[in-house]
Amino acid sequence: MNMKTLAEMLGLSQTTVSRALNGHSDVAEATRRRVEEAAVKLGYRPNASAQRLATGRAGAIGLILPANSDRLMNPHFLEFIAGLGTHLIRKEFDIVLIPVELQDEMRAYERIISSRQVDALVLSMPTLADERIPLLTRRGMPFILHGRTRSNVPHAWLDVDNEGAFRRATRHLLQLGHERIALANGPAGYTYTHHREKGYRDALAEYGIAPDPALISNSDLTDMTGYAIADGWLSLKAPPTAILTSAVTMAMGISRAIRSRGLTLGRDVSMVAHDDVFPYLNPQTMIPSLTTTQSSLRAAGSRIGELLLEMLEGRDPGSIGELWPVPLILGDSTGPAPQ
Amino acid sequence: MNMKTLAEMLGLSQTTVSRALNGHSDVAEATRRRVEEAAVKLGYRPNASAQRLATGRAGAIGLILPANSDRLMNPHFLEFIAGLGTHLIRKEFDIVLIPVELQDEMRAYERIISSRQVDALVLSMPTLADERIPLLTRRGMPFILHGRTRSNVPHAWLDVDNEGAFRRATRHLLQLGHERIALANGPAGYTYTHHREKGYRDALAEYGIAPDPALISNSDLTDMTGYAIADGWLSLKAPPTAILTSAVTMAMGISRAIRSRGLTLGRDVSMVAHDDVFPYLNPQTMIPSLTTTQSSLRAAGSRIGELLLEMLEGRDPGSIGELWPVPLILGDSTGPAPQ
DNA sequence: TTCCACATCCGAAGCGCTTCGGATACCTGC
DNA sequence: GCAGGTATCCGAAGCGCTTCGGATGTGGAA
Repeated sequence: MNMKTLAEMLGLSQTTVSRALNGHSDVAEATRRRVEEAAVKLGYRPNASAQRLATGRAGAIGLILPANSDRLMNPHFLEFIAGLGTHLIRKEFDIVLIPVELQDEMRAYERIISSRQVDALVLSMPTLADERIPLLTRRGMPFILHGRTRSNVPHAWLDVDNEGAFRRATRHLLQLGHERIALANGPAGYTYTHHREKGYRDALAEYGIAPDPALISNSDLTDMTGYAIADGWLSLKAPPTAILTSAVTMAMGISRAIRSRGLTLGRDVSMVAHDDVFPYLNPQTMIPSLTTTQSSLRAAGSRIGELLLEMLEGRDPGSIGELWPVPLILGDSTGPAPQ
Repeated sequence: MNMKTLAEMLGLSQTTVSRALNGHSDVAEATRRRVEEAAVKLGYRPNASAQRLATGRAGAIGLILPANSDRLMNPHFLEFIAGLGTHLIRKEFDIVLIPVELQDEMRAYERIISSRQVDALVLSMPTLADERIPLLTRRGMPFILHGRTRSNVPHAWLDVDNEGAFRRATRHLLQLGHERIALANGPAGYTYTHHREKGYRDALAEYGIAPDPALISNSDLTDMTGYAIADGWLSLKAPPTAILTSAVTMAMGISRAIRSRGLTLGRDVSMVAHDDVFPYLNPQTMIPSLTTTQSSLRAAGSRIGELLLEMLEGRDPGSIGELWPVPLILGDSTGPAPQ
């Protein structure tokens, strides 16, 4: 069943049927109703590809995946996608997952732009000097950045206040009397990693404490690396009395390392973790409950979906920029520094 | 840059360019190379919508999401999608996520079929008498079922041996001397839930034990419900000495309930959990390590992606049917029944 | 030399939709 | 009774690609 035969059955032109279905004003109300009813009854649905070809709109937004296939689908990414879906999917927008090899990243972007496969892109994990922003801007491909970068080109972005969050978390530990505070951060190079380290350093500086490079690590945010790193720190002559970490998954490994040395989390060692709010990992119900800096990846994804739709309806990307505050939620994993 | 101008620049017809790019045999090797080089140099990429319209192939496979928006994207689903992605994405197949309201589910399927938005569907969470199978078969929409159903229509499917897994797990507990064994299963109505309960009942029957309805629960597979259910069981006059559960997330809640009553997992209460293998939740590293029946959702998704591609290349769906064995992996969460 | 198979290329029709630029009929007000 | 406005409808030309059914030229067999 295509539009042509539908039109024939109704004794109308294809033009009229098309305009009726798309809600144009130059078709009589009675006709529109007749067309709509027939469409429902006969199970007519426009062919998506034809519609896209004719309108030039792809009806899809793209999400670039760093295609290092192992980490291709890590829980953080998936959680973000889940959020993105909530709005887009209702507007019949597809989400196209586009894997990109890191070596020829820029070429991949060129390809995506010229295939017109998507109407807009979501960029994740920006670096401080991200070269994708000028490229996409120059080529006129709409996009929204999840995170921030140093760039003078106006563009749409949404980020959480990582710097403020880690500053506050570090201060909290300092106020409890901790002086050797370690930071288990994400991979180096990304803006969020940089911001978190900056917040941490700033707070230390306020208290006149020089950061110890041995207590700062950059790695993947997994349980396993969390264990390994914490185990290393706890075997130092002067082990840290508190640990700051960038992910709850990592916190699980860290707390295992603490326990396996016969130490108690929240008494012998304190910990604050950044919580991206996974529905299946609730740090509040862990034992002991975790002190966290909390920001929902899913909520960010959802909002980005909304903003994307606004952009495609004409909103100026330069007017879009949101910095979300990150609350510090106290749990039992932080306590006074041991004497 | 479209194919027409590319052809003009090369002094060739559009036909030849198309056939060169698509690897047809009736174009000279030298010409093909010339075309390919020009395409790369000029950054030409075929327009996806046009290609789809012309070929009638959507280049996408659909995944129906039960659109109860809260659980729309639960970790099990996401993990499955991650697997599905690994193969499809390399073949330039999009994954289109299609949310469906439960009340008018069948209508939604009709819509998807007639819009020709996808080349094939993946069906999840089948019930025993799943009406989607006859519908899709009748309408000629290719699909593959993740799970099983009672149906005499030949169709493609892939499932894990839930029944065997739970039979073996229950036997293991029985051999350790447990007699009051509880089952925290998934929502009623689904085939996998049914199979798991059947395996459990069969093993009990082998040992001449009548199942106690009070010790069988059906619910969502979350941490929170796990806690609530286990807490209820442990407050019975005759509490179970062992618990079987359908998910690691649930096991986390259950083990919290056990601990919060001052009991020890693996000594006072034993537990076996079904592990869908989330990369961020490793039951082997939990304390104590969990005894699990293990099957990777991601691996299943990945294989289904492969099979889907084979089907679209002509393989008979009736010839596709895989039942995966599920190993029982011993950990420290199961021990002899207390006297 | 003639015929035919083979390799290589091309014209034009179509995939199913949208939309520009009218066409038609009817209704105002003068 | 007529010009101009308004409400409805339609023909036909695309959108960018694939593919059917030839057309052309070459070399070897007869």
